[in-house]
Amino acid sequence: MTVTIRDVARLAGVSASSVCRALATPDKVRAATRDRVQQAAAQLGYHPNRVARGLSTGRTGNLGLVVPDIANPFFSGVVKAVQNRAHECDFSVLPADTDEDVATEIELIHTLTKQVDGFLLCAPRAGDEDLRSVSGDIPVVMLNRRVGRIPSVIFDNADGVRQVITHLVALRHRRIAYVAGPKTSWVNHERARALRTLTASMGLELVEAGNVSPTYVGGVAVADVLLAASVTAVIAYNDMIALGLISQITARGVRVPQDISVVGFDDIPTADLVNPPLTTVSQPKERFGRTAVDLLVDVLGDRERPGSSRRAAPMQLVVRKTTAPNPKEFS
Amino acid sequence: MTVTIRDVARLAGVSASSVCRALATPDKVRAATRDRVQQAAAQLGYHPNRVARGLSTGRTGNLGLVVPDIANPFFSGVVKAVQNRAHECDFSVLPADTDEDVATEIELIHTLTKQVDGFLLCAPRAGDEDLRSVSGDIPVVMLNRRVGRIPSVIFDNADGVRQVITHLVALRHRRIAYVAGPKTSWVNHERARALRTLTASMGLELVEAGNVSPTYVGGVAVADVLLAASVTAVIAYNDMIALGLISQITARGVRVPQDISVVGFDDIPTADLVNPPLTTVSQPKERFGRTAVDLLVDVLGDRERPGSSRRAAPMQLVVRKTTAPNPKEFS
DNA sequence: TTGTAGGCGTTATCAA
DNA sequence: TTGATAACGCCTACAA
Repeated sequence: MTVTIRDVARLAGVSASSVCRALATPDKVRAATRDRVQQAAAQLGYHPNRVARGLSTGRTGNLGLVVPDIANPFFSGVVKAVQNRAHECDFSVLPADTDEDVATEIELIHTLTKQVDGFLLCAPRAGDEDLRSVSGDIPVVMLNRRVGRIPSVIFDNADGVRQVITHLVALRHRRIAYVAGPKTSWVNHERARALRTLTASMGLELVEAGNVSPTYVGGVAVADVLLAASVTAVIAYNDMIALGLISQITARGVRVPQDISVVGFDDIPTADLVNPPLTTVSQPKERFGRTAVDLLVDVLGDRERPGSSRRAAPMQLVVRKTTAPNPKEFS
Repeated sequence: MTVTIRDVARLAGVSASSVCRALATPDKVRAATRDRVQQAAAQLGYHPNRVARGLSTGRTGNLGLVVPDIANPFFSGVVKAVQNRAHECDFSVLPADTDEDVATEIELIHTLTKQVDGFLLCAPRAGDEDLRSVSGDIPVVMLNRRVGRIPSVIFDNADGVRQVITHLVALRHRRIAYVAGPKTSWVNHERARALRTLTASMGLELVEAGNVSPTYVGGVAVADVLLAASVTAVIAYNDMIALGLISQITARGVRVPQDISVVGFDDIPTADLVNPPLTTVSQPKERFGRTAVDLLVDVLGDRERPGSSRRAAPMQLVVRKTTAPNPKEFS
């Protein structure tokens, strides 16, 4: 049925171990043997069974990547970036979608644990304890979140918030709302905190609304609250909320961005095309993903000869594009 | 380090095989033993090693899902649907993104082959021969494409095209363009063929443009050709092309949809929000994904007792929503 | 009902 | 340089 190392061995007239060597370490075997083996392997269409190899070596060549929602353009972008980089490092990526659910998050990690060498975790919801526990069993790199001493790659949310505020202030906004995303989201906390600190220090008024679900519907739901708060600008936890918001605000007869400006984090490919215009704040997913992979690969390497420990360089959050009344390009 | 079946056996004071039974077939073991084992397992936090199990049983409990672009909303929708259904059938899903590249497609399939029980393949580009070969090694279900006698789940493209044309004709369009997607796309061929047949039989004029890449840029690139063709309606291979098209057409001072109607297949979550309006044709991804999983699971089951062979019921393509001048809801 | 033994495909160790 | 042999963790006859 399926061709094994022994089939190749038989055809090449050598032992299984020689086949193994001829394929893995061609220089540790006589040239003639190597050729015979390689030809036999090719002829039979032999592919080493990675599962069996994993059992024997303890290394699978796979990286697990856990994201809350693979249909969210931000995360699918991360998946792409991770795959590209992982491939360059000779790793395969097994992406897993937790559907924003903590329970499946943990479950998925367990079923995947023995099939990967390490995890890249976008787990904004899971409890610190769970994550620490996972990190004890298997190498883990956290994305966009800090938990204890677990290696992580994060955006510089404070700086991103600063850029947004600078932008809005330049447009003469003084009373600004923040629509909070999921209460348990780490990034949400960071952004809210940064906003509070910054607006306070600049003498701006900050109105906090939410928490709402990070969806179009969430944005629709919070619109009336915002209109009643008489702010001139709104910063939304993400683009989807911002879109719902704009839709509902407009339906109420309020003009965007003349009467009220809307800014959303993350980026949906077509968000720019929306009318009325949405100011989008985007994160450099490509570099984000690459860095995360590099860090995890480092950690895996260090495991061989333990002792060293690394820390990720924090990343810039970049306001990439704006369609606000007074367009301005940040980077 | 990692807790194995033997650790549990020791703690429970039984043999490894009893642990195995107590966990897999609790009824084939004495109640007392079962309890002792289960408690020991819980206490140690034992999780069976799926890799080892796979080696022994030949079944991994994983389904491979290959898609050309996980960032494309159509495919991420399929991934979601597949995961939901697979989970109900006690399977995990390993999604793989081929980046629209035939070579990685094949490569990915090989590295995944021993880690899954079967494949769900969205491989619009790969050659028939490659796919047949894969299908010989391991159970395969093709999505949105027919290759020989490989089980497959497809949309009824002809019917979908009929709905679109009916819609446009009701709006008095007589001269209609089709913007073809990738030349090697099976679905593209099907749609073009259906369009030719149908328009001919209805006495409509069909202008074919393209092929273009299935992206925003592809749409921009083809706009001038269409304007020169003096059609009143355009059907695009997908939403991304349609968006680029609208953008460029509008930039040329032509109004959408007053001067020209644009229809796009697939659906991007925010496509409805675009202005000028885009008529979207959406496919029922949820049911699509579910059906594919069911079919593959069937095939896997039949493998045990081979002999039977199944065929997927073709699926309806549904025009779900339109923002055209004379809105009309199909379903 | 339970335990023992063998095997799944590979790699690593150790002799030869 | 090569070939037995053991081990990875689990499952399943088969025997007790």
